[in-house]
Amino acid sequence: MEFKKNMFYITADAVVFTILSKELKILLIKRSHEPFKSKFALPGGMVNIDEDLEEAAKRELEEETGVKNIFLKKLHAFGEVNRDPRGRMVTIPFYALVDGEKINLNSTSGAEFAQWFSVYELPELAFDHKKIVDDALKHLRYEVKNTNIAVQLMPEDFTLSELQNAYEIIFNEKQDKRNFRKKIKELGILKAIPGTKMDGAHRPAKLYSFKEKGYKML
Amino acid sequence: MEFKKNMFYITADAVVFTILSKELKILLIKRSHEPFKSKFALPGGMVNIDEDLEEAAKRELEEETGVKNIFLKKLHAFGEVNRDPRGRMVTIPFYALVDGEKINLNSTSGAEFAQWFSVYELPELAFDHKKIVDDALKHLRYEVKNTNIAVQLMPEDFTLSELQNAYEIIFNEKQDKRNFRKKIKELGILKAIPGTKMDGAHRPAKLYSFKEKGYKML
DNA sequence: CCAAAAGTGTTAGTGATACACCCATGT
DNA sequence: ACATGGGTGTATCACTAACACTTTTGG
Repeated sequence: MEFKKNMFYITADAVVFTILSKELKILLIKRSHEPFKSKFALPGGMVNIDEDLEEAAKRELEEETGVKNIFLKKLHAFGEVNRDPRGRMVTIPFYALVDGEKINLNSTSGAEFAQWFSVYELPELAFDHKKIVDDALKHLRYEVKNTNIAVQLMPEDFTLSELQNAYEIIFNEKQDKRNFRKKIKELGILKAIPGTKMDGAHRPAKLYSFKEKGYKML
Repeated sequence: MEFKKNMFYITADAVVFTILSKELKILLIKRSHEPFKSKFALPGGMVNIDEDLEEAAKRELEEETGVKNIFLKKLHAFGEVNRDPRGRMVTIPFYALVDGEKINLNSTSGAEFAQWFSVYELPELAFDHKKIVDDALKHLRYEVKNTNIAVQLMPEDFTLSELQNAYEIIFNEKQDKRNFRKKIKELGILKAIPGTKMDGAHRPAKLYSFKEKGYKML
C-alpha cells in the first residue's frame, strides 16, 4: 500500500483481552513489514471509506481471530502527527473481551501470526500501541467494576470461584472470598444453574450463569 | 471547500462548558452554510494534515472565542459513514471548561456567530452533535467528581458558596451546605485567601483558591 | 483420615446523609 | 431591628473491610 502525504488514514485497532492460564492477556501480532518490522502490534487495519468504525474493527478482528460477534467498546482516538512514519494515521482503538477458550488463533489469515501476551509482561510495541493498551486496561477495569461486561470473559456456566479468579486477575489483587460472594449476590446479576463442577479431590462447586447477557450498568 | 468521495476528513469539535447566570452552558455556533444551514452546531473544524488533534481543537476555539490556553479533554470519536452528507467525516470531539467571565464572544471571526445555551434547553443541533454533547456532559460530571477540573470553571478567588453553586449547577441538584464544606475541606485542595467578598447586605464570605492548578485525580 | 477447595455471618470501621442555629453585615 | 446569606457540629445510616471455621469430595 502506498500512502499520500496530504491525506488522512483511519485505522481501527483492537485491544483484545482474555483470561488464559490464570493471566490477563491481550492479543498481539508480529509485524512482517516495515515500519516496526518484527515488532509486536495490536491487531487492526485500515477503515474502508464506506464502513463504520466499529464495523471495521469487527471485520479486522474476525480476520485475525476467526471469532464473530465480538463485544467492542470505543476508546479515545490517537492521532499525533508523527505516530506513523508512512503518513497521517489516526487510529480509533477499541477494546474487546473474549472467552479465550473460544478463540482459535490458527485461523489467522495472512503471513503475520497472532499470539497472547500477559498484560504485565508485554514485549516492546510498535507505534504508540503501548499507550493504547494502557488506556484500554484503565477502561476495562472501570467497566468491570461498573457494568456487567464480565459476561464477555466468562463461559456460559461457571463457579463463583472462577468468577472471583477472573476479578483477581483483572485487578491484579486478591479479593476476600466472603465479601466477594456477598457483593455479587447483592447485585443480583447471577442465577444458579442445576449442576455442579468437580475439579479435583474436594467439594464440588455450584454452577452459576449471568441472568442477562446484554451490556448493562450496575 | 470541496470534498472528495474517497477521502477521510478529520474534524475537531469542542463542547465548551461554562457557568453563566447560574446555568451550565455550552457554546454553539449558528451555521451559515449548508448542510444544516441556520441550525446550531458545535464550534470546530477541519484538522490540518500537519497538526495534532488537540492543537486543531485549540486553534479552532481560539478563533471562535478569542481565548487561549483552554483546558481540553478528548472524547470518543464519532465516525458513522453518513454523519455528514458532504463526505466521510470523522470527528474527534473535545470538551473544554472555561470561566465564562473571561470569554468575549464578540471576537468571533467570520460570519457565523457564537452563543451560549443552557445544556438543559438546547436548540436542535446539526449532524450528530447532540450525541457528542451528551457524551461530553457525562464525562464532565465524572471528572468534576473525581478530579480537580473545577479549577477551570472558577475564577482565581471564590467563596465556598460560589463553588457549591457551581457543583449544584453541573449536577443539577441541591447539595447540603455543611456536608459540601466538610467534603471539600477534607480533600484539601483549597487554600484560604486573606480577603473577603461582599455581595449584598449580609456577612462577608471568606475567599478561597485552589492550591494546585494542574489536572489531578483526587 | 487427610488434603483441598467450597461454602457461610458477624463485627468494626469508614464514609455519606440528614439536620438547625448563630454570625456579620447593610439598610 | 430585620433581612440576608455565611458559617459551624453531631447523630444516624449504609457500605466496606477484616476475619475462621465447617462441609463435601477423592484418594
